[in-house]
Amino acid sequence: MEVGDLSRVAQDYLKVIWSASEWGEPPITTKGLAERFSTTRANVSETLHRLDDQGLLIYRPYRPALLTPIGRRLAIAMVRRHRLLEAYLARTLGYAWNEVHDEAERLEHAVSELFLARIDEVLGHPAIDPHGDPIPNADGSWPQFGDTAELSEVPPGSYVVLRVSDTDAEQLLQLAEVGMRPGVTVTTSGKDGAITVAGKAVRLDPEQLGAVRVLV
Amino acid sequence: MEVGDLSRVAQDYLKVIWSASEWGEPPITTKGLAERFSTTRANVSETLHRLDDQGLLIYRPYRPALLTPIGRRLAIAMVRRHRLLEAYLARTLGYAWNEVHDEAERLEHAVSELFLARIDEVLGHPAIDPHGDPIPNADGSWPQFGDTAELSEVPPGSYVVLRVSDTDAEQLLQLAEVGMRPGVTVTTSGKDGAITVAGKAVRLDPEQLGAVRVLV
DNA sequence: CCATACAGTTAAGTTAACTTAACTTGTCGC
DNA sequence: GCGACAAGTTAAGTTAACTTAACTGTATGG
Repeated sequence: MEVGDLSRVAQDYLKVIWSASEWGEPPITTKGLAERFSTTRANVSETLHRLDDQGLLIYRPYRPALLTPIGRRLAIAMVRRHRLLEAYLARTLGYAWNEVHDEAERLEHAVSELFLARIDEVLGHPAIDPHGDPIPNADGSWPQFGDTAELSEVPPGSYVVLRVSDTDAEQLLQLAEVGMRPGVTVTTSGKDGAITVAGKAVRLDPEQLGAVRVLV
Repeated sequence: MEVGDLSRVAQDYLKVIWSASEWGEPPITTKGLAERFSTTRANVSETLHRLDDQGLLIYRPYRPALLTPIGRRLAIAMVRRHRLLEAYLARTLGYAWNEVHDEAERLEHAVSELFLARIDEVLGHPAIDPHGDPIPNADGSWPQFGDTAELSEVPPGSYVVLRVSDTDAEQLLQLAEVGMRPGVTVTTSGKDGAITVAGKAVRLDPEQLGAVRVLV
């Protein structure tokens, strides 16, 4: 089974369910999926039943959905598509850091494996996307990095930003405006969200701090 | 109304119905659409009713479908998408002449207007795609060329190839193999499909000759 | 001018995906 | 330990898109 055999909706669900737990968070809820896809909880519930029937995940009412090995493999293939496309859009078509996500969400359902192979080659097999998220290899394996932690839970000190979450476009734009992007150095004071980003003093709320992962 | 508001199926129908008459051929039939989309005549019939209801075309049973002004505008927007994408794939991603069509058919439903604007700029606002088909401008107007005719209906002599039809992938590959592509010079003898392409003698059947348009 | 072949249509049924409405479950504060 | 409320589910209905089966129009050759 390949991602091309899945419906657009199935592709979206697998990617989002997998991504929700990428950094150790608890499994995404029915409500969370409904918000993510701007639909009703009822619709999510029914769709999860269908995906269970298709063997992509295990879903028992009132339990969180759990990806099967097949579901996980396909989810990671979707994540690879998304992140490779983000990298391509930023590098070759001049997309701004906060514009790549939406376009990648459109293209990830459409491009062929040939297209992916070509852009992977043009980019020189990149290991991370513009937000710092690792790009899985074609065989599902992962590039290796040091350990990371959320900026919200790290002791005061200086850190190198590795990753900025791209799930909330609004938030991403705010973070981009204060210069927060992979590679910059930030210093946390521990006091109330006051930090310096590339030398400039800024203040971030806890949610914004949680969207930034740094090397520890 | 924009192309993004249409279903994928509606986008396909408008593009194909419009394209069928691009070079003066009669309107495409129900059967023709069914073959083009690998579906049943029944399905085509029902879909045409739906598109009529949506005001995209006029459809009366046993009459050919006729695009409304709105339908035509959207059809041309889809043609622009398709051909711009073909040009982009060939020029920047090393797609072979006969590979671009299939990938463009996937992408044309997915890319945003921003994406189109960017690739149009990268390509320097091209007037033709890799098969020699004209690319409509964003406002629906057309680049100007000299008159063309099918190679099958032209008197013996030498001509410059302007366009090679891409609707049949198999045929396109055959024509590519004998060196038939936009820009080359061909000489017809009038005898039985015997012609020279860029100096080399080859023989083409009438259907193949009909797929090639030359400057007259 | 009419029988017939085939193009075209209608009808009925299916599936994925969605909605709204009504119901159930689970958990948290007291 | 229980009541209330949020989360979750089920049910019923809708729509686009598809299929198969059966029927209808139409154009053409004899």
